[in-house]
Amino acid sequence: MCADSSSTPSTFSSDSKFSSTSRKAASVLSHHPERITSGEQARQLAGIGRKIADKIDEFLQTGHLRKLDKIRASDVAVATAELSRVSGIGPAKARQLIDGGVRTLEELRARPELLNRHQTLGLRYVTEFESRIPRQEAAAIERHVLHRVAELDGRYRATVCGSYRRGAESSGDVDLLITHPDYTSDGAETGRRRTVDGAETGRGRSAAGSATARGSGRSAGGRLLGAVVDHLSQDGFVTDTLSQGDSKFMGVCRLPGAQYTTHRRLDIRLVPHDQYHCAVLYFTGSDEFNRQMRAHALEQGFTLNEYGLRPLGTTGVAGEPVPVGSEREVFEYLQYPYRPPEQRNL
DNA sequence: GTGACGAGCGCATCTCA
DNA sequence: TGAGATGCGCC
DNA sequence: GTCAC
Repeated sequence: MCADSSSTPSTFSSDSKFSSTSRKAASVLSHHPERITSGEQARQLAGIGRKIADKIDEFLQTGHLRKLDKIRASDVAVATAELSRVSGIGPAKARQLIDGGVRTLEELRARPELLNRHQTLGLRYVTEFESRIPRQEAAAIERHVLHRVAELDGRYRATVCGSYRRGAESSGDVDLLITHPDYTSDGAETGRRRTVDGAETGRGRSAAGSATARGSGRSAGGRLLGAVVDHLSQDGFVTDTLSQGDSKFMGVCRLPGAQYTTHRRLDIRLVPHDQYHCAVLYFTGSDEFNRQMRAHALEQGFTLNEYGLRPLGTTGVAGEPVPVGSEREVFEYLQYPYRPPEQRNL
């Protein structure tokens, strides 16, 4: 994992228990319906222990936290936060840069040789990526993309998910899900696509990349996704690629027309046809809505994830995925009152 | 006091045999 | 050169 | 760090 988080007492170590525990505590607190007036009160909540409760009391009494002040004052933390604005730079790369004497974006621009492709683009577009996408522009992107995909092959199905689908007035990026009847999870004919369910696989790394990289050819998924990306690049809409494999493209786009001056983050995922509705549900979110719906699924004896809805046997082992013909059907199977995307902002 | 736990996956890139 | 490890982004 | 044991 993190090379040596022990040697240098880092303020942010991404994988420490501290971060996830704090995240859990923060999540619990932020979802608590009532105002917290004492550490003792917060202590009653799941995930809040003595230390966090003490900090709540300190903040309530003094209006700030000594430890937080210290962290904010630390140069390394400031530099890490600054460098992490760049997409593709995380805690490890930031530390490496700081160790090499680079602490600001200005200094980073002077050392382009230190960055890989993703990071180079992240630096180029750092300000543009930080600006929100107004709903009107996201809608224009949606129209453009759906039109272009349809003219490429009318059998594609595509949906813009994320906060845009939930009706948000602005979005951070555009998340497009696409599917095609020729691409299914059983991988018949298309060649090697294991039936993914994400439940019992650990951190399984497959050799997905090698099939694409080799000259011989792309998988069915690679071709279907590649065709869409190529088509969207033809007219200049897709301007850059951060990464692209057989099933996921991450890149940059900008609509034609003088009124659109800002480059936007665009993700395109190719999803197996039989998993499409569960994927759309999942990628529409919100995070909290997904958690609640999954919890409800468990109570109903199902397991729900982006790959499908599966019944749980008496032993707790997941069975075969239930065929799902629409997002609404997932709700119905679970006897969960249907909520349109605009009402999933939890 | 001790051990389990924290999401998990796709892609790019590094590391090492 | 290829398998595995690591870093990163992301509901 | 927090929780269940």
